[in-house]
Amino acid sequence: MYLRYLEDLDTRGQQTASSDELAHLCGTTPAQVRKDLSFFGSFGKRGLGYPVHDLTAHLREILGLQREWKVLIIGAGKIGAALANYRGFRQRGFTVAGVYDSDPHKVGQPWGDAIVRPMDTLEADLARMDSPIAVLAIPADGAQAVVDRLVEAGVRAILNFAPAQITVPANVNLKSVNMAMELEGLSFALTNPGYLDEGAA
Amino acid sequence: MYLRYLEDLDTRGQQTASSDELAHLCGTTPAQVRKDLSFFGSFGKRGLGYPVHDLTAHLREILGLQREWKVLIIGAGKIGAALANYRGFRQRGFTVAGVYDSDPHKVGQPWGDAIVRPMDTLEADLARMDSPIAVLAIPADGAQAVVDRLVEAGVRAILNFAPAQITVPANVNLKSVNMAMELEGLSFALTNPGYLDEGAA
DNA sequence: CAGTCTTTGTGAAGATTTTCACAAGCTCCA
DNA sequence: TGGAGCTTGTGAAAATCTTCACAAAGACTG
Repeated sequence: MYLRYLEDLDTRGQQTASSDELAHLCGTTPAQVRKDLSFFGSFGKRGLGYPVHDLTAHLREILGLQREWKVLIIGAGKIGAALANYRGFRQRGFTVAGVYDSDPHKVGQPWGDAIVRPMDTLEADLARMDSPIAVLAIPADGAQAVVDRLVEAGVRAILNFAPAQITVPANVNLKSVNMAMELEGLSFALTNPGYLDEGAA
Repeated sequence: MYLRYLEDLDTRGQQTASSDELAHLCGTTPAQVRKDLSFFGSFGKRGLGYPVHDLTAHLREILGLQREWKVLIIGAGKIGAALANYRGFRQRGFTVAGVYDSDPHKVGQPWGDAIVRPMDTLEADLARMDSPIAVLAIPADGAQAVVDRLVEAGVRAILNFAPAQITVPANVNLKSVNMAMELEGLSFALTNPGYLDEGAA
């Protein structure tokens, strides 16, 4: 989050930013900003604030964003399409290295730069790739089975959009985005205005 | 999350579930499950566990899911399409009440059940709706402006897919899903295997 | 160059969350 | 009915996270 705002400030040519300013932007407190950043090192200059450009570079490095990451999209449906089209992707160093689908009608069709590949070739393709990230954009049914295949084939990071609860071994990183759950959170917030929501920013 | 698993168990006909079982399913601890659930009331039976069906109903009520929620999708692009198509939506009581786009070429086109409406009619349409939830599926550029219009028109819950940092007043509930940020989280996890990731389930 | 102003980095205090541990309660079986 | 076997609900302890508050350090001014 800090990176996001720092990039903004950087493109606007701002040289430094105080913890106060960052806190205000991110909807947190100055102390929190300083604690967070100090965890990774001492980046700021007392009396001045944090050097925007340098700190941006630092955070990019910490996040491992100097390199390019290959992303495999599993599922050539609407969600897959939305993801593949997403500009912010390539812009931020994530390259769509392949789109897969089990539907024979979709296999072979062009898809942006890529061509939809059959699921059969998944393992062979993965064997040639260096720590790719898989994005799951398939229905809930077969999701766990596909994840198992991916893990078996060596994938260590998965972003899951399937509305299913997926389990992975401890050495695999899984993030799930569940739209229905997000909406249910909003439903709760609307129904119970008492329990104040987590940060209004 | 508990609701999700309880529904599963319910459809499988399971009568009761212990905190131990729920914890295992959800990747947390039995104590955590009990504390969480006890916050809303005393649902379990000692010696037996929690009554799956009843607890499901309770949680639905707590989350405000007895009623139907109207969802407005702003942006008839790929993401909007993916969302509108999403089965889990209607299944869970969220009805897409309208799709909006500012592009004159898209306005008027059929879109699933609905027809794409022009942004101009947003305020008038909203005036006739009871606490709708807005889903933002537009580019980052105009996102904040659209949010301001929604808030001004009385919307109190927004799910944002635009890769922009949005600000809303404290009485409005905003949830943001930022794909790039999720991927960056995975990048960090892959780059720094040391900092163990939040829960492997 | 001394004095004032600003802002970081960080121990310590405070607040919150999670875990522990166990009494109380329910079921089941003989 | 009574005792054995589970499992909840919950205070108390432990761990974690956030805020406070201030010394240290750089910048700016006259």
